[in-house]
Amino acid sequence: MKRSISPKELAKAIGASESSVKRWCDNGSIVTSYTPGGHRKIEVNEALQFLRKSRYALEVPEQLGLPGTVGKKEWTNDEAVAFVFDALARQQEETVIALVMDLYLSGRSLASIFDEVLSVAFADIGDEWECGSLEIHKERQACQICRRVIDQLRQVARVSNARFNALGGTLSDDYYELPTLMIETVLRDHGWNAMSLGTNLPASAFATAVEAEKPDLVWLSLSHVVDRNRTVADVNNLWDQLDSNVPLIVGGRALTDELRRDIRYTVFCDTVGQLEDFLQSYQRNRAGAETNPSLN
Amino acid sequence: MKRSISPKELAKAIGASESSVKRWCDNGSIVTSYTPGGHRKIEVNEALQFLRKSRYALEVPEQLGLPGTVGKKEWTNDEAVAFVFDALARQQEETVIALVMDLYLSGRSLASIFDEVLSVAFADIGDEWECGSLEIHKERQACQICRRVIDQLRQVARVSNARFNALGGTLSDDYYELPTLMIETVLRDHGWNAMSLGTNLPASAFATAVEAEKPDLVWLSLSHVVDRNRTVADVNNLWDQLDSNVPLIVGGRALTDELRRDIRYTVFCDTVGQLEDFLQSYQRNRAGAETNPSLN
DNA sequence: TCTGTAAACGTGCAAAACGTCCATTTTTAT
DNA sequence: ATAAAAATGGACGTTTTGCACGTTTACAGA
Repeated sequence: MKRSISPKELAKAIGASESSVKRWCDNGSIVTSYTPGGHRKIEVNEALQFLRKSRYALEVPEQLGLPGTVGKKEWTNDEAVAFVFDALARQQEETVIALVMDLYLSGRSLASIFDEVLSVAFADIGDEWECGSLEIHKERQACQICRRVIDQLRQVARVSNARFNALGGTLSDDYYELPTLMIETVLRDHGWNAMSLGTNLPASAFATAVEAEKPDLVWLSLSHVVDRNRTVADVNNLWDQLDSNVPLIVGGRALTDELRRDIRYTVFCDTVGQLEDFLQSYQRNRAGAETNPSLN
Repeated sequence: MKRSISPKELAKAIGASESSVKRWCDNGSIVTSYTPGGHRKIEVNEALQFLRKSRYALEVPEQLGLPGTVGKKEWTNDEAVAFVFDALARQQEETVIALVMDLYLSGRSLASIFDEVLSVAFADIGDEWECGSLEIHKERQACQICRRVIDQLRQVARVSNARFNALGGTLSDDYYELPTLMIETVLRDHGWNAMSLGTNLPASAFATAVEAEKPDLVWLSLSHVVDRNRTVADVNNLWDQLDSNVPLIVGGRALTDELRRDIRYTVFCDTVGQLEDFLQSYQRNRAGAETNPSLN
């Protein structure tokens, strides 16, 4: 994927005139950088951000290095889920990426794409496998594809001036990587410098990581719990280790009500949408606290 | 940290042409010093000053102000490994990608990049962890970065008209994903429609996958063997299941000589370079067989 | 010290981007 | 429905940029 483009190229990509693109650059609608000679350079990410806000569609996605089918259709959730399910089942990675980009460029939040489309379609794949109508290797291939789709969004949605650090992952014996990748991506989209430590990470590793990196936020994704007591102990030890102003976010389908009662955490998230809600209120509070320190 | 850079290096860092940078040096936009022979030397400080004035986006920030010299004409393996190791240890993903892309664009094969640079640097990270001088979470983060680097190469190296299918992965209890991803990427680079099934895949899943997809090639990456007897049985069962003209490629650091004696396979690969050699001879033979079917 | 190679130099030129102005279309408000 | 306001797209003379190419400098190994 190209890194930056000229106004003319973006104009061609979205079917607008060069004049308009230049005007949008000048009035701040498109974040632009300049050469010393005054030529505009538009980073592809910024072009996509602009597309999300504007009413324009991506008519020639190839100009930005995206699959040629991006931007051709509007989707309801049900349609999108069915479409992604089908593409996942047939290992059509490009198709999935094109659709997900469609959703992203139409202005949907990453969280809603994850919660309402990608996770649902992937869960449907899992269901089909469990009821025997889909072989396991198809489910695995679908997982690989989802991982790459999330990575693609991670690239596209990155913001530059990350101020706070976050880290997280899954605990021992939990190998489900998609949820933690989604969390990482949403955090980055919200301006955090988030880094997943991956799956199956022993609690001791979390402890040293927190010790060394001093993150401003920690997340734990719990999709599969083998040893209930150990998990409870791990989470609570981590909680004890964290400063009181460092939120510990937990979530995942392994977090039963019963398990929730025994562990300590700052927020529980059933979905990345809830994570997004928390991030918004958290950042509001944090901004307030910073500008009005006396209120503490 | 290097103190000064050449116009070409700055050009690369900001995504402009060398000519333009030289012109900017000459018209005073960039404060420049000169060698006795008249070659321009740009102090990193001055480059940054210039960037502020020009509002030029720094497309490859790592080219300024990091140890080593991205943008130099040619990398020795040792230099590249040291550079990547350092970037991995500091979680500088962009830096790793910049260097790896450099190598790829300079014409090196994916296999040599994997074997001689990325694998070595990552193995060094692992060594540092094992000897206690690097925390485990750093190793995990490095793994995530390597995964994304490989995925990036996978995107760049993809070919359109894949004629043959390949699938592979790791067996149960083996969670090392990087080797199988590298194999997948190299296969795709050689025109195969290769799809990794991921890690920790039960042998039965391989069996059904082979049954359903009828691949033209199968690979197994063995980095970690828990149950030796089961592994031997798994590999041999897979071998028995495959048609005689479907190669079974095995490799990985868990494949001891002693283990190799007990399993059946078409080729053993210590490195992806060997895989590449095999692919070349295989494709030659296959082409010969197809144009001269009577020779079968 | 000599020599070969890779990198940097300068120059010239064609293509691309700039700014500006204005006619036309679309949206908003009365 | 109509007029005012705002946004769009094209035209055009000027400036900037990127590339090609032959020459010169830097550097490393004999």
